[in-house]
Amino acid sequence: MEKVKIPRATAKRLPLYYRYLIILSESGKEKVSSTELSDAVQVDSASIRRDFSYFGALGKRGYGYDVKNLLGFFKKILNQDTLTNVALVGVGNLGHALLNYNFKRSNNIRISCAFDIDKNITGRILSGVPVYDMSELKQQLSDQQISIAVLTVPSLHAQKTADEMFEAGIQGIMNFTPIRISAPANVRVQNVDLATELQTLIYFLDSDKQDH
Amino acid sequence: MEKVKIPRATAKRLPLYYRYLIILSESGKEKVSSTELSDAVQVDSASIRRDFSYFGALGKRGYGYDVKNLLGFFKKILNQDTLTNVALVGVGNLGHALLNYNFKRSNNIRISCAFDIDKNITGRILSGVPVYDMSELKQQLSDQQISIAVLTVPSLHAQKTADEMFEAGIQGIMNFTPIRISAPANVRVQNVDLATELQTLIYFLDSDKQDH
DNA sequence: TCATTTATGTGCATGAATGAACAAATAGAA
DNA sequence: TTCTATTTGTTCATTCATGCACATAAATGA
Repeated sequence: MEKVKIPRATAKRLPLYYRYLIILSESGKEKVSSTELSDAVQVDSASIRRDFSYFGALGKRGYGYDVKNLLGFFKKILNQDTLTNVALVGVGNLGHALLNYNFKRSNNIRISCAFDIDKNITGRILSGVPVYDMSELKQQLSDQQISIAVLTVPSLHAQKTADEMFEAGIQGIMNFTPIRISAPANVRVQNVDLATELQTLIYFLDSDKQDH
Repeated sequence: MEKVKIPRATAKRLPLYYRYLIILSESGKEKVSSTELSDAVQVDSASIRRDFSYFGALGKRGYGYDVKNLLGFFKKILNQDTLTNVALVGVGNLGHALLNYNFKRSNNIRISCAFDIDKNITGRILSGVPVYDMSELKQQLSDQQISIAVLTVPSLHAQKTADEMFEAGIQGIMNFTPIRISAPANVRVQNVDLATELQTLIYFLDSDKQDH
């Protein structure tokens, strides 16, 4: 499926639209307007229309968007018609929770293998997912054709582990450690920094308070 | 401590700076330049300097920034000199993992109480944190003077639960559910959407591939 | 003391993202 | 068929964020 060059901000919103389209579709709705969608996803309606328009004229004036059409379209755009397997590196508290997290329902993603160095965990199957020793990383990623991994190891091992992952051919990392890992130019790293997010929330709350 | 009006983007980076300053301080470093910091946090050095300059001239030309000074300054700016207690609503897989997550070490944050509706969990202490029934929400938040909560309930209960939280006086929510909850104007909601982040990463990887 | 190096603080140009506003087109009612 | 209400697709102005580039100032060494 050929893809259009779209702004980063738009790309980030696509999965959000997709999820709400599923909800609409399941509740039997046939059409939806950008205003309705705007209420649900909390994005300005003009932005929604522009986002959609990057892919061509998907709607009808005076009517709105056909839910089924739109859903089918986004399914292809987001590669939701095929299952994407990802790896999990580091089966601690957070890693364990992610193993149980259902990425499959509204996104077609599955954690299909996990890695750790703790001999008490490796060689077993946790929440339906086999846990391998780190030494098997390269082999397994190659066998299962996995190019994306979730990184949930302790901060201290973050960079070292990431280097092993690059070596094993990983193309994208969702980094849950608070360390900003340095990566080769061709690898994409998405940082999810829980403590920082919470800290930022606190900061904004305090400054809200002082505005009055 | 009176605060300066600073851009949103800067505010989001402050906790990141703070964390690296701690690391630098612990490793015994006395001074740091914006260029050095830039390598570590992966933010342009000019941006770092501008971020710092919102708070006045904190550095010395030809020298850099004094780590101890800077650290002390940010500690106050970010309210890190006092412990911030937050609540956790929904003790499922993810909630449980967050209970074990150490927000205290580099950020001075602690989950001091949790809430759920499952009678098998409520009334017990998990990972050192007491778990109450949802009916006790208002009372406990008031008793413990908590205004911030982490929301990790199933999607289906997200809005309903959030409404209860507003009723109980919550001011800020870190929302881990994929639902965009609607909230009163005076409440801040920070969305952390794991599946969407992963989906976005996959999208960008695919489009990277097609660029060549 | 003086020259050189280092590194800050900021002006400026560029680019991205947003949301208001509106013309064009369609739906649906009369 | 005709008219009105609706809703898209897009233009435009504005705001926000970024990073280059450089004047300014301090530190260091000769």
